[in-house]
Amino acid sequence: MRYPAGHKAETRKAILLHAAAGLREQGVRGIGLAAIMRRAGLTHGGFYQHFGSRDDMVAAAVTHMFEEGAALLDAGEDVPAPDRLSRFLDRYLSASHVARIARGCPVPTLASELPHMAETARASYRDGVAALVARLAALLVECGRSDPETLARSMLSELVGAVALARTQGIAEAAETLAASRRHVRLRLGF
Amino acid sequence: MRYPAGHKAETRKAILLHAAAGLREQGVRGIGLAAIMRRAGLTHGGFYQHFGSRDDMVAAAVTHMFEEGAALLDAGEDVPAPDRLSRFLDRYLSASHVARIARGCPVPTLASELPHMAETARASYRDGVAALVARLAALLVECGRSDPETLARSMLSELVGAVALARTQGIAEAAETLAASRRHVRLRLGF
DNA sequence: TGTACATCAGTGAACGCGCGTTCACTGATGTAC
DNA sequence: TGTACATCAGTGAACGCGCGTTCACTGATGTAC
Repeated sequence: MRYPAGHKAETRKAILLHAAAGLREQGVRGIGLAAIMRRAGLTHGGFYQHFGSRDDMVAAAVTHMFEEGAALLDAGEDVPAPDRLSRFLDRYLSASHVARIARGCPVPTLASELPHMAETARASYRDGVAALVARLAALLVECGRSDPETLARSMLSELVGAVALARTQGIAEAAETLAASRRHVRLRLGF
Repeated sequence: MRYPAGHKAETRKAILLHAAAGLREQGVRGIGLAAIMRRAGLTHGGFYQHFGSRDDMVAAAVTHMFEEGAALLDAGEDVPAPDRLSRFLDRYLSASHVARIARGCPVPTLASELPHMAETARASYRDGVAALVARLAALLVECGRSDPETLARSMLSELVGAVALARTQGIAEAAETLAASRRHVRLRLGF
């Protein structure tokens, strides 16, 4: 073959990576296949060698986004649970997370577009959110909380809402939104 | 004239009403001018008698959505503040609000589409959110809270996140998301 | 070793479609005389 | 009172454009003999 073994799999991964960034940056309906392929250094015609349809690629890209996020949350497993949770909250509710939408958590980024997406992508997203809730709840158990799942759901709602809101605001107001949630989430946890 | 006085103004309002519903129901990029005009019982050609562009109409529709919501929050001004707040929270975090997206609060519905919208619509949205924060903070002052604005921002983030998340989930999981936030928002307020 | 053929990831033109926008037209009514 | 014309909200065909998808083709390499 004229391409080394594994070349096609790498190309597919590159498309997926650039799709994950592009879909978050410009919205699921705001970027086309041609633009995504161009980001990956390819032309649009080759797309269907790798995916059955645009919807298939969106679903795979959503799964990829959640996997990236989960890896970040799991990092540093030797650190005590409260410290890991605290670091996660600070990062999630940071101006940097708000600004770097292309690499940020897919939950606030895609939440309000999801009801209009294809069922395959919705399933990827639901699985990702369920796994995220489970991870947060497990961390809260390690922190000694008795109501981990309810608290995890409530906290995730606040995190997601704060980041989504901050992205709609100017820099100064976004900072207030983030600071307010940082403070109140910490209060709730006794941090 | 062949139409009664005020007819044109009424038509404009009808377009705006159906646009406000359609944009929320199908997404800002998910519904076209022709479909909105059809909802209003008109054909698409007449649109530019009423609006300079699609973006102008979206901005006007966003303003309209927030005005509807503000009217709902202000209703029942004779009721004591804690009761009004409590009722607002129950309605906001209800399965009915999650289901009736076309008439619901624009904040969770449009949050993640907003970064991709035209500046006019973004300005309408930012004004609406600022007014909503101010209204909530005023209610919290009436409830005797000392940190009204920070708490209002944090609570709004949680409300918005919970509704946005619930809309991405199945009925059973959405119910858990809503119940978790109802419980924890109440805990925070001492209700 | 050299030649003919097979493979297949990627290319780019072409398709049908729906979009936002434009524009010549319709037709019911008000006004001028 | 009757006729000709002006008004203007709304109609529907047409435009240029970008989209997702299809498909005949390219060209570098591997294989057959």
